[in-house]
Amino acid sequence: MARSAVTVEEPVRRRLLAEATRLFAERGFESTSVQEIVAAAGVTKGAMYHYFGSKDDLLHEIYGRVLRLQMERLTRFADAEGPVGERLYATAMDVVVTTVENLDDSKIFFRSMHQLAPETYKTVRAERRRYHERFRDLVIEGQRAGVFREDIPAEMVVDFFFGSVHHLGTWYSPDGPLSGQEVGRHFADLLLSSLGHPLGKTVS
Amino acid sequence: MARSAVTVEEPVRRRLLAEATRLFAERGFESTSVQEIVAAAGVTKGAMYHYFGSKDDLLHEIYGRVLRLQMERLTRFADAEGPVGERLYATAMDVVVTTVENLDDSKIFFRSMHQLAPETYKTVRAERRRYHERFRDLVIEGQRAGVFREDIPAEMVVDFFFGSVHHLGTWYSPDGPLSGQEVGRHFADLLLSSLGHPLGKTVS
DNA sequence: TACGATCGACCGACCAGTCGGTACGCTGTG
DNA sequence: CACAGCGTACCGACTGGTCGGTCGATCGTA
Repeated sequence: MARSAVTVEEPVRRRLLAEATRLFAERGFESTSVQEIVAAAGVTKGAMYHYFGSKDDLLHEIYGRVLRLQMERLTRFADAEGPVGERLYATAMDVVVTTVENLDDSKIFFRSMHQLAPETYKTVRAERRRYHERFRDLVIEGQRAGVFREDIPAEMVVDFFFGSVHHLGTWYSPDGPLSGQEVGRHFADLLLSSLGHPLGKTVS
Repeated sequence: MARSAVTVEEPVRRRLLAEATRLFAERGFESTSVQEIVAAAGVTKGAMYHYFGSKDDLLHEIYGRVLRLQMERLTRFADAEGPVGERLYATAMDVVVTTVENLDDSKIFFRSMHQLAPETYKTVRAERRRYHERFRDLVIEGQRAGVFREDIPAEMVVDFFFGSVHHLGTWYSPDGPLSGQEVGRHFADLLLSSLGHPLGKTVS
């Protein structure tokens, strides 16, 4: 009995993070008050400021979680074995799938990033940049190998693709007809074929 | 003298709209106070609430301006003469160029749209939807004509492309090395070649 | 085993400040 | 005189954040 009370109940800190994520994604960072967050988590402001330094800190924690997850998955797929075309295909698809699986995080990320304190903002941007660079290196590798077209800067291809991924939060719905896998496959097809790679399987 | 005072000086209403646009793009809608807007425009709150019903109304006016402009340009390019491939290429390029030319509007649009009052929000979404549909019809036309690949839903191609366009506000800078025309050409290339059309000029 | 000391977790009342919005007055022009 | 075009003064609601205090668990000691 005592054991179940301790282990089963979700800890307050985790609940605060979860509710904050939901509310930020729903109404935006600035439109969500600390009062609403603590009410949704079933605690008071005292509890929140016990676990987090500020409202900004809460947002920062959410970002940290997203960045760590994405970076870990990216490196795993990018550093795998096999031809660069297949690796980029798998990576692109995984990015879409994980984005769709954590759609709230994604919405918050691109909608409220600029609300962070300047210093925190720079840190997040820097981490995001490293992420993009790892992805870009894959594109460059394919260009050097002669399997991707070289007349468009890799940097721009990356911005082009991640724009689409980021936009997912605007239109994709888990209740819709498409699964994350399906969208991922289509997106990866579009990316590869825009790079002139046969894996994009254009019929032509 | 009296004439110049009337005709040369930029009218208050226009100044309010311009400053609001700048500030919303810079700090976001919720983080910009009415006080800051009127101060930047060199007037007081009385003036602002004389011309606009509310802060939301101000945002709505900005949206109306953007939507009218984009819709007008889209129809002009989409309804032109010539093969569908060339028309889509020109349309896509124009979308990028106008987005880059009004980058502040674009930033506001995708970052603060959800802050609108529910009813206004629906109106804006509906207009945006009509815009997407017109673009999608171009893709479908090309698919029926057999010049675009048909194994990816046109709807998704549109979301894919406009995601990239929307994302421009995040990374593009007018002070950077690339002109709007150049970005537009690259984006149009990527779009057309992802559709398997020769205008995407993949070297292969 | 008993019991005071100490700890983290959390509550709830409260603060100074800011927000969007309003009421009303003045002023120049037709 | 009438009325558009503003400025001034102010309101009530709400904000993020603080602070003193409570309560149960744990630990050192006898």
